[in-house]
Amino acid sequence: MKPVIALCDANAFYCSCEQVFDPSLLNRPLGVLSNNDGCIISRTRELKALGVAMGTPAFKVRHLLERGEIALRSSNYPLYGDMSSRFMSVLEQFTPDLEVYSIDEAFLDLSGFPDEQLGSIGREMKERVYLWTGLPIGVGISTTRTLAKLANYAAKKYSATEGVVDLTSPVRQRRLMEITPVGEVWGVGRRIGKRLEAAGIHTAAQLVDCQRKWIRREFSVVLERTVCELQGERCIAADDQGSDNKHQIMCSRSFGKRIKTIEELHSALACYISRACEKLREQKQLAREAILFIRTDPFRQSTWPMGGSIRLALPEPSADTRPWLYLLRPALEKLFHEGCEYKKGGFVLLDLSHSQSFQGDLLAIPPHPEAPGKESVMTVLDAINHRFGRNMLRPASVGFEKQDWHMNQQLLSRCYTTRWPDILRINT
DNA sequence: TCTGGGGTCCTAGGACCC
DNA sequence: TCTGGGGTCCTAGGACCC
Repeated sequence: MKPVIALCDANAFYCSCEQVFDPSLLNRPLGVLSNNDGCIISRTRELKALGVAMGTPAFKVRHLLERGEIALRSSNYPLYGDMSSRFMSVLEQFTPDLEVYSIDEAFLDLSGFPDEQLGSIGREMKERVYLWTGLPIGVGISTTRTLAKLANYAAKKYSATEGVVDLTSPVRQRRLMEITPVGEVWGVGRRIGKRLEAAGIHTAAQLVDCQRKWIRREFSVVLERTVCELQGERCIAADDQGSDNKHQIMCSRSFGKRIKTIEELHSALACYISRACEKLREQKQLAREAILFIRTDPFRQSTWPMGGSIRLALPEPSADTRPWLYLLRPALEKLFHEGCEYKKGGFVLLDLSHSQSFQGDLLAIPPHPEAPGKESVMTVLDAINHRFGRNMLRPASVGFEKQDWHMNQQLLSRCYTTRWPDILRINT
């Protein structure tokens, strides 16, 4: 049976979510900002048309905002996360074999459907998602993930496709590759793109014609796999079922203002440690090592960028927040330099293992409190926070809610779907 | 004044072992 | 005095993705 894969993704996902609940934003140049209202990470077609690039710092478009020519929103992840799960549950009606690849896209296995139906299935997906969630999406269908990505690119780029492209036919694949710049291929980033251009490879068609051995020698096995995929051979497999556990868990943020004291740093990083460990427990994993880092503002010319990281380790794997908090203060005392203004910090958990395969210290007396079968303080803390809201209960070192190292979010929309007071009222 | 956050995979090179 | 080949594990750094 010929394998068939569809890639469905939402157009300008964060912007579309904002537009669903605020129709005054429809057909307008709209951008959604990164954390801390730093730069633009999602743009509507109208904003792109004004020449505003992805990643443009917010201050560079402030004049357009003030003149009312564009609209901006802070990123509202509770809203986007909820809209994402609605989107995915509509897609699940078409096949149970669905891999959520990111917040706004999913790969679907459509193997077994007759070729002539693929286009109409794609159109039905698009219509149903729009009808049920209000999100506009694009659908690309082909035989490998890289080709499905390419089909999806065409669905977005060429309006005549009406957002759905069936790229299972080799003839159509070839025609599209001939007019697609090599940098648009999934897996070819900026660096590799430049090197390919320098070697005279400008289109996807020229890339697919390359000798695999040559690609491997001159570039890497990673790019070789991309070429195989373009040639119709599946090399990038679906993630194994149940192995969606991460290999590292990170929590890092830019601070709302520059931090000069070790006390403020301590409070901010305690918050990140707390969040990272929560994520760890959600995944039912344990960690034995971690990295803590702080950094000054790399964009300030007047001071040399400063910072540092330190590796921390526990005697045995744990999902408890507290041991890391004990290590925080001494670690910060090593990293912190008086007189530096810190702009960002973070905490990364490494060396993760599954909590079911926990191996305690044979000689430890008494037994480890996190050993299987023990109800820990952390379980209770998570349960209370789950019921009453994040950070309702938190380590004292995190401090109180309103501290000015927290993110700037001046243009935040409401949590229309996840907070009772924010739900829209319709007056008739 | 103002420039995101969270991941993955691969490779090269060093240390060490037999 | 001369000197090999094969392997593992770890880490840092580079590249990519959304």
